[in-house]
Amino acid sequence: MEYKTKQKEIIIKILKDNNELSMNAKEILAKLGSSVSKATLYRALERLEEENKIRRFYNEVTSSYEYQYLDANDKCSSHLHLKCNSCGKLFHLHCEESDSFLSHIAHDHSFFVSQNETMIYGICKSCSIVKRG
Amino acid sequence: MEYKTKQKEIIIKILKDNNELSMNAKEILAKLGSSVSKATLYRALERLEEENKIRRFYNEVTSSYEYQYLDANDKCSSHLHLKCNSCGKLFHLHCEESDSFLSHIAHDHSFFVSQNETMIYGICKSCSIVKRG
DNA sequence: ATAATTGCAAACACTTTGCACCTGT
DNA sequence: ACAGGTGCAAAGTGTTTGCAATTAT
Repeated sequence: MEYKTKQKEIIIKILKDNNELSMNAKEILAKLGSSVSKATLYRALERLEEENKIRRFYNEVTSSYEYQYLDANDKCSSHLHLKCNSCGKLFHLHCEESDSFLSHIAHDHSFFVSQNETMIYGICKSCSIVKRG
Repeated sequence: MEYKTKQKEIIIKILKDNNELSMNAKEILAKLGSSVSKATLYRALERLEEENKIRRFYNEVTSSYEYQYLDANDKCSSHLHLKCNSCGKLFHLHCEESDSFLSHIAHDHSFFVSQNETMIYGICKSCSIVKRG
């Protein structure tokens, strides 16, 4: 049976409050201050991933795993996500075009995409504006 | 100026010969036998990536970087790739649907996908058949 | 001759783990 | 009481680096 502890509550709150972001352990730790240790954080994240409350993926830009809060209501497991390489923001892609693209890959290329394991990298609108000046 | 050494030649040959695969350093090292050291391999891979002869991406399944030979004729930088989570095979996606999906993301979501940094994970045809029995 | 490359071992960064102590039920 | 959780420090993993020796030009 799982115990409810204040460490776990703080961790899930931070992830929830920042669900438009995805953060690596260091960043989460910074937000945690000294209330939770590194070991506990990693163990909690592992657990949360097993419970499908968060998703872990490796970000090559930061050379670390990042953790994304999965909103159950938003059905994050069944759509693709866009991750901005510049600001780190995460965008949820629910649209017909995405669905039809994936069925095209399934039908015509016989490849079955795992949306949960795929992350589309690039540059978001505001970052592209900043870059242009 | 860059010197031509037998170590580099062996490394690029192995990558070329296995271009339908992507391998991590350990796997490449295994194929190299004792002819090239780990340090030299990593340095060569870094260099080859700068020269756009190979592409590096992190594979979460093996928790390591994998290296993909980029066929210059195939213009790998300008199309998406599909990576099978089961057999590790890599598929090149050149099709209209991919292009129109990416322009949809650019126009309607104002997000500019970096094809070079994105990998689409899933299960390929033959692996899905095996799985079903 | 000399600039580039190599191999070794040590250093690194991030993540995971063993263990004694603490906390929730 | 005791199963589960925590924090520390140590270990683990893949990757990178400093340096002296070696090789290509």
